Amino acid sequence: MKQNISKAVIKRLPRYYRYLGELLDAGITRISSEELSKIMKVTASQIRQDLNNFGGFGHQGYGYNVETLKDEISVILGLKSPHNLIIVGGGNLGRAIAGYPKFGNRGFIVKAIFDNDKSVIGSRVGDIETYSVDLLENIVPTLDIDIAVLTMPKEHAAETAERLYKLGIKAFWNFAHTDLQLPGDAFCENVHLSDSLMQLSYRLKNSL
Amino acid sequence: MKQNISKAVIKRLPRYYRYLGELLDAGITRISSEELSKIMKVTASQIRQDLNNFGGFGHQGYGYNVETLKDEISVILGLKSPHNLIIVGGGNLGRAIAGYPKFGNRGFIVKAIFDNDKSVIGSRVGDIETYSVDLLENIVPTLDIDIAVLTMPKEHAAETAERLYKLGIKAFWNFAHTDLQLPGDAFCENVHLSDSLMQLSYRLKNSL
DNA sequence: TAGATTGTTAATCGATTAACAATC
DNA sequence: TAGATTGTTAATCGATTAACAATC
Repeated sequence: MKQNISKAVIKRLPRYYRYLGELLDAGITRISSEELSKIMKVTASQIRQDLNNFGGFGHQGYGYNVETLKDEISVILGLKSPHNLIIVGGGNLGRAIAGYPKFGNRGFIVKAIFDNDKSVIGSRVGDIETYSVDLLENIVPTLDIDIAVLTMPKEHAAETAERLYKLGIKAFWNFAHTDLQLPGDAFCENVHLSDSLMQLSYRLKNSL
Repeated sequence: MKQNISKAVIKRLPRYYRYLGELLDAGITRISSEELSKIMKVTASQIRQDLNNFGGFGHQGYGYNVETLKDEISVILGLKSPHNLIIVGGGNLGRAIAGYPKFGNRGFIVKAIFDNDKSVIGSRVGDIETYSVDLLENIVPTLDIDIAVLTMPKEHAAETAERLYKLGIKAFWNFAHTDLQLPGDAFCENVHLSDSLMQLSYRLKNSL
């Protein structure tokens, strides 16, 4: 397996995973890069190039076994073992994520929600409890947390990320509208919803 | 203004807009591409190239006026006039978006929520009402809607998008976990949350 | 004016696509 | 075997960075 897989390739992997799941559900057991390229509207060349960053999963003259390929991609994406998450920011968005059943199915387990608002502390989403953010240092070390979901207002994001980093959390899923500066061994996936909405606005304006 | 602005450039515009807003709040009135590049961790060259797709907003020997530049970008992004949205899918995510005050401040006005679940029909988020999705054809034409936010389960996304397209909606903000096939004059910005989470999982796995 | 900094052209880098020998 | 399709190298395309003349 090559080093330095480009970010563009990683970004496409979940999409392959999704389409392969749909093919599998539809009872399709094998597929060529050519057929898949038509369904996914990318080039067959790109599919083969992307996959061969990780190994030769195909068979000449046959194509790819759908189930095997999906499984290989799930290994690559680290979906084989579960991940424990906490959500910091118990507002609407945080609670929406906490209550999203699909994540649980894929092995992303929300262990706790934290907030600083007394009106939500103590409430639950399903069986996930909401704690005071003051208790981060007490509770997080007991939960074996991999990933912190940041859904608090941007003003608190940097400080909270730093506290969580000190508790050993290296992976941040950041919904706060700010770019975090993290130490070199930590990393962050940003979901800036308003950036996405503005891109849509741009396209709307320029489509007339 | 050039034609065919690349998608990579458009994607960066909201980030420029955000940083310029922060600079303005901090009382900074002018900035050079060099200074901005240090703050944003991109190259000065890229900033100048990006902006010059839309016009010469800078002044030699001076740099850029922060307020003017922010304003120009808001024009480019189409943020000067308000946009009316509907949300189809009144679950946690849809209600989180409906209740997010920042969008309203930027001129994105949620006019109505639609759902097919009787237990949420009739409820409100702030003063936004939730209607039966059966009433789309009756209500949407009365609201001058620009953008439809799709937060329903993926099974209903394609059919709903088609109904909305027939009602004249061309812009879709899609949170459903599927890729929509839309007519050529319609377009869609996807927010696939689980794709983003899987990328984080990949990085976690490969960071050890 | 002299210094600073843009706008823009040219050079480089990286990602995508095409082509085809290898091989199932 | 013959046909199909991969894995991989080479060619192309597009995006980023560097350089510098123009000019405020």
